[in-house]
Amino acid sequence: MPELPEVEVVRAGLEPAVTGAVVTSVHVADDRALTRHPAGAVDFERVLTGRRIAGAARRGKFLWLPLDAPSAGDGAGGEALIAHLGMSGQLLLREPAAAPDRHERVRLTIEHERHGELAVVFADQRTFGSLAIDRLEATPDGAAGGRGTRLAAVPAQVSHIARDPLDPAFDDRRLRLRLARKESAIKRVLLDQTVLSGVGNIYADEALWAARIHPETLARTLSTRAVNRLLAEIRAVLDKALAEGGTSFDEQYLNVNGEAGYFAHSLNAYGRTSRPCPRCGRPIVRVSFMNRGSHFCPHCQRQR
DNA sequence: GGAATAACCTGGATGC
DNA sequence: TGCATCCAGGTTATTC
Repeated sequence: MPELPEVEVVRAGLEPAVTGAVVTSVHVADDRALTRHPAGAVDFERVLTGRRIAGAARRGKFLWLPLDAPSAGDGAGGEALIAHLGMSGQLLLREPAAAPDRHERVRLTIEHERHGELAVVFADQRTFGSLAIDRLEATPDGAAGGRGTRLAAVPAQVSHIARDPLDPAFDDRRLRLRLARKESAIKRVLLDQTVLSGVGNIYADEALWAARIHPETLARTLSTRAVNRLLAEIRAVLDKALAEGGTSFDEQYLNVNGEAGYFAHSLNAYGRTSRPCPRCGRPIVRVSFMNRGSHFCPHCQRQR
């Protein structure tokens, strides 16, 4: 399931291949991959074809490729190709003549002056992911929009997404203030991308386990020390997962070269139902929470 | 306005 | 073997 580390691995893989490249053709095989682009496939193909890609940026789980203004001078500009991988989306680099990937939804052909011609394939089994062309908006704090860009701008569809905890402009104090006002369970808050971004079900369970916090603890009841510990553990688990190439289950997540990450072997709580807690040896339990599984150690993570 | 919930979607696993 | 059901979960619209 692509969360921050997986999306960052994809971004870093795309960056050298696409920066400076020109989109020479676009083929949309499945309109469902454009749910974030209401103008439809014909418009998507028309707007994107001929544009030069300026880089690869990311905030939380959102990825975008800023586009240079079109040379035709039609007035458009300050746009980006945005991508959200959903649960099973993949962005893959392929040879131009490569056969279509399984669940391939969109294929861009790009021409790079050093790398030559390449295909960028968007494949997605569960079709929760989506691509779109969107305009860039200035960031309210004037800082760079996210990892991989110096521009103080983000796509409009990403503007409501909070910065992620690995972003140098992330405001720890602001997070503490928001948590202090939240009546919801801390896990629900961690999954709210408008509070902090990039954390999904896997890393929420892992960070809460590491910080010894029960997932249903009310956010406002956490002490400053507990919030600081949780934030440190969130950063640690994201950093470690990033270093190990992300978490892959059933090939739902692969990097741009189609390779799996290794962090699934380092999980302490997520997906370890009934197996011993690595800290105390008692069994990890799984409960249904927010229509998804929540894994924790009832001994180490006691509800207060 | 904040919080909670349902719906979207596909394919693998499981049970019968 | 074949069919039905369950499960996985990020985002967003809807409801309370």
